[in-house]
Amino acid sequence: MLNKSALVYDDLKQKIDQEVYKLGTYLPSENQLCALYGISRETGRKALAGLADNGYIQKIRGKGSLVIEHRQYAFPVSGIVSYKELAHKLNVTTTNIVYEFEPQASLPYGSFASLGGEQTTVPVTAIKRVRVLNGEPDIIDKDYILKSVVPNLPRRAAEDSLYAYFEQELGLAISYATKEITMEPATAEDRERLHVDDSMWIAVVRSVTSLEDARAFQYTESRHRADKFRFRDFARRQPQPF
Amino acid sequence: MLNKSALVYDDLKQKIDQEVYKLGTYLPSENQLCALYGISRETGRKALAGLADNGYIQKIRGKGSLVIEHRQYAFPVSGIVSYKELAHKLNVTTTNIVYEFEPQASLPYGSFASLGGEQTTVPVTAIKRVRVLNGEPDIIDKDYILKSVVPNLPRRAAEDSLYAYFEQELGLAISYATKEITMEPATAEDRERLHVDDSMWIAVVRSVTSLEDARAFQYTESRHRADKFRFRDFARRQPQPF
DNA sequence: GTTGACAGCTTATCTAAACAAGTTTATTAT
DNA sequence: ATAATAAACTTGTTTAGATAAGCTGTCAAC
Repeated sequence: MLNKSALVYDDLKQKIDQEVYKLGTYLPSENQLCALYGISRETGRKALAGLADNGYIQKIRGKGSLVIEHRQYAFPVSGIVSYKELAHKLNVTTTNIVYEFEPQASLPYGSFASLGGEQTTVPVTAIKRVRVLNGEPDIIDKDYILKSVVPNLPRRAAEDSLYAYFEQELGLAISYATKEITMEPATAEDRERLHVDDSMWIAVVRSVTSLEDARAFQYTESRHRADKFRFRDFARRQPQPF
Repeated sequence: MLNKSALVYDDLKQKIDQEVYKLGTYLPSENQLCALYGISRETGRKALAGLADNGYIQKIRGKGSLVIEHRQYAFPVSGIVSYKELAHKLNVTTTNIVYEFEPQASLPYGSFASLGGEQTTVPVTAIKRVRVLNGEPDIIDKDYILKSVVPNLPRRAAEDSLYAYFEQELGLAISYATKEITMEPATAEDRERLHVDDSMWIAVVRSVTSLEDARAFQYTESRHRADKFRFRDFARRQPQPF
């Protein structure tokens, strides 16, 4: 069960998505939210802060919480959202082909904590998958999952959804990820699996995912056909010190 | 002048960067922060929430605020940070060549508010610049600034820093931006200005920047040589409803 | 008509306090 | 020695209240 501010957040978000609160209009004032939901002002403010963080509203002092244009995250890179969740959200038919599954692989430790120096390796389960969107192979996903966290990863978890398996079956609490996007020329593996020629570039998303207790447990390399790649983001400006 | 929680945030961030609080160690507890800074617990918690949002710490219930690896934002795409701020932060020598400056241009209104339909245009100041890093032209920036917000934009502002001009000279409060990254083949203009051949792809970052009162006022198209492009991000997982 | 002061709304910040829940350490009972 | 218990820490959530500051309309004075 979620807490009150999260419940209010979800309710307001849903009402914004369903245009109960339309673009360009103001949400009920903070005092009205207190009355509406039977909560204190600070609880409501936390819900509003979340909406502002995620680009749903802009808070304007003296006026209220203005509903602004919220761009749906585009497929398939965004925050930490699993492929299956996104496919569901965007109503796209997808397939998921596991073409390599190695339960006894190893990876340099530096991939997880780039502290350099130590050249030791860690045991991982290695998975390679091709994501097929509307009949076309668009993405190669290479996942390496620490065996110290997930000792026996069943192949069916890779064929369905890794995140669902981690969270729902193992009860792991996935918390945050660092991510880097670069562009690289296509490799032989890219050309074979994504059916492109060597003039195509590849958008490479490398990420390290961590749990609630800050243990990094998954390293992912996601390789996208450049012509199908799209990334959307919402960012707020931080006050600059100097 | 900033508020108390922002001051505490800045102080803690600085101490993390300077390794007063080292990676893998815990910050002082919330109660200790109250005593250290003479603040209430909620005020300290706001500072900590900011650090957690930006990937400096991971809060672990029952234990404390753990300092985690914080990846410095890579040049040159990230949150809303101006080119000059980033160059300063990363200690890179850069040049900035304005090769087009048109104070009386116009842009389809849809570029700012993609509500479709209306085919009217809005008057803007149009600027095209090439960013030169270490002697090599790497980025083309095309900026379109609404004349209804900034009527007379001086050319020197484009040659120095648009953001510094907006914020420090005009007193505009820049608040948030939506951003989209795609990959596209190089155009003739790309090839000429960035000195690449037609096998090179271009990372295109299109963004709309808005003020504190939610007025969108700037549309930017930033075109990066694919081989020089790098984007880093930190994201927290949101609880998934379904 | 224009201006200025004001009241009544809004959000922003901060405080103090209470209780819940997870972690660690010390103590106690077996 | 071992195991269960309790105490003392930690963060998480919520409440109620105070003060500050921005926006808007009203109303009186000019």
